[in-house]
Amino acid sequence: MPELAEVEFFRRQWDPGLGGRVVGLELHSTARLFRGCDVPELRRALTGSVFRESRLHGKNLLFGFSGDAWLGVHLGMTGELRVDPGPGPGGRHDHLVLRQAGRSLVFADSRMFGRVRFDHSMGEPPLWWRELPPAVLDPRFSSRRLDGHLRRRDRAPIKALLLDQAIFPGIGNWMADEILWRLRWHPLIPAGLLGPDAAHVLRHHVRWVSRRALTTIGRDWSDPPATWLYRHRWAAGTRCPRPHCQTLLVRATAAGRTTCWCPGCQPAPPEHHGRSGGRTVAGGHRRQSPQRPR
DNA sequence: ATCTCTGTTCACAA
DNA sequence: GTTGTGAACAGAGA
Repeated sequence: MPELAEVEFFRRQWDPGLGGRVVGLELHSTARLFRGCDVPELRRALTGSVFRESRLHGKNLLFGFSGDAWLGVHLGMTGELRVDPGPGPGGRHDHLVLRQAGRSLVFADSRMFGRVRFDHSMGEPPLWWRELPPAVLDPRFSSRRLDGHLRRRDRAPIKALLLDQAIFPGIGNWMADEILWRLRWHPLIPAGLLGPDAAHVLRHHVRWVSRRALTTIGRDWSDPPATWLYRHRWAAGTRCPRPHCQTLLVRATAAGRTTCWCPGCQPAPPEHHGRSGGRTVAGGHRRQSPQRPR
């Protein structure tokens, strides 16, 4: 599930544990979630420590504990954080459980595309956290910087750029589609064809959608208004929510992900005529069923 | 049974 | 060397 706002929602789920001591923990150390993580060290450092703080950056979470211990969490595709009263029953996919007096802080992830990290780092977050690119709501997320990325990646479809966490930390599949729909940009337009004003308006919509998603989904998992593409993108046969448009929404694979857009508001990019002659416009694309040799 | 999925990473092609 | 694409990862739900 989680993109920026959903990850923020999950961050807050552990808030009841702030200031509390970790009296024990349970984990499935062999799970894929812990790849590259020093599990014995994590266990030693967190047992008996006090949960001090939590931070959000894009889709990354960082939890700080006494003793300069830092727990990094990425929720992948299906990760969730929750609090159980008492020791809790424990679900099949609970891979990390921090026990406190009267509650359990749980990280569950069925598909295990998520990730746990552990670091010791005195006084400040670990290096990998400090080296993350500017968050989309950070002032350093500037049009100028964005313009550089658009130029460098001028052949890539704009949707692929929006999914790049090194440029747009926290933007995921539905947020990318929401932003493109508001900009009236087709998802497959090459970044280099967007025009001189592109970085400026792109920055504006990225920040607007991020901010509003954080105050709805991020606060209490409530839906954004019905004026958002978000409310219409999942079901088949739904129409563009823009007033006076009502065009049937299209779904197809773009940049490797299921993409939803309005063919009325988001006109297809000019046909590419390279030597391949292949169609680059996905207007009526159909998924090819791959022929597998047996 | 078959297909889908709000993410990331790796191998490989251009 | 750089950039773009698609498969793989693993499980649940329709």
